[in-house]
Amino acid sequence: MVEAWIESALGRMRSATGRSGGARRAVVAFLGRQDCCLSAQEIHDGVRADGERVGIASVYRALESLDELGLVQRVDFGDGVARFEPADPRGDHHHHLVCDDCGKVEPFEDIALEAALERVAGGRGYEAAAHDVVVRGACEDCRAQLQA
Amino acid sequence: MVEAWIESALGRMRSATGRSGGARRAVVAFLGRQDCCLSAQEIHDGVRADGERVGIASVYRALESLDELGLVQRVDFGDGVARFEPADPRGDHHHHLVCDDCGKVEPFEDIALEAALERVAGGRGYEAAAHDVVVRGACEDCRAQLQA
DNA sequence: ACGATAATGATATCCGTTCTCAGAGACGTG
DNA sequence: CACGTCTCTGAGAACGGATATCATTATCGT
Ligand SMILES: [Zn+2]
Ligand SMILES: [Zn+2]
Ligand SMILES: [Zn+2]
Ligand SMILES: [Zn+2]
Repeated sequence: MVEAWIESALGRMRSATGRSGGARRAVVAFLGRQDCCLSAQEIHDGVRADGERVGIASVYRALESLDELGLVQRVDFGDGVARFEPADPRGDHHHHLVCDDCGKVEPFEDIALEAALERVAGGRGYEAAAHDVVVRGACEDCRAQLQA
Repeated sequence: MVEAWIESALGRMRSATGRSGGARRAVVAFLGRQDCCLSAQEIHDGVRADGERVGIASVYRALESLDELGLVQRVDFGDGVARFEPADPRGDHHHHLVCDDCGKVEPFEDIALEAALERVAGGRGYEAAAHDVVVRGACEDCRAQLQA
């Protein structure tokens, strides 16, 4: 299914403009192997670690295109750094718990949360609305460490 | 109750450092009259519209202190601009619906949403965790306009 | 009023992101 | 394969919100 996302992303980007390019391919190939969010900087580093010489501007451009096509999910933790993760076109997604202390990021899914958000959006006339959810606090490990 | 927040904020800021200053007072006085979020720039403009000569740096400093004391809620819509609104120390709060089209911001409250978030955080060991929620989409007005 | 020290404001700096533009690369055609 | 066209690419400049710096001002206990 990693392969499926990569194939789908490459195909849809090509049909969007009729062209393909090395930078896009490199970003897609790297992102397809990730399952949670990374910053543009981290993606740039990862792509270069794969041996590709890609400019940071092209990373941002690729991410922008992928976002417009719904192939990538933009995530914002409020720290001034945008993060990106591959998105399931069917709408399956997760949200994030972030430890204020150690910075650890944990994904989670919750059906009741999704239902509540859908009900709120629909009730206000915002059909098919997107949503961002971030839960912040001290994780179990950090709390245990503080007590010791 | 607007007065109550202003009084409480001024008192707690003073006891935090033993000093009071004009810039802080001006920011608190202005913020106390708001009921939803504004950017630091907008707060700066509002304070100056009140006739106070306050530097933007002092606005950021006041907001930082207020945030640390839990007197202000930081809100992030992912557009690279932090917003701030007065926060109820008892924990009462709302979240936001943002129209992607016209930029309108509507606050909302939802008990089921809060319950779901609390359950998720508790289940993962994140006690007393904070959370950010933003719902984005086209508002009713904008959808109607697009059809016409 | 005085001295110690925190607060203030103008400005410089930082840093993530976007813009610019010349050159390289991809694709259709012959 | 050679050519022309048009997109993509990458280096660096530009941008903008937020933060740091530092000389000056204001506050408060004495
Ligand atoms: Zn994730
Ligand atoms: Zn969701
Ligand atoms: Zn609000
Ligand atoms: Zn809430």
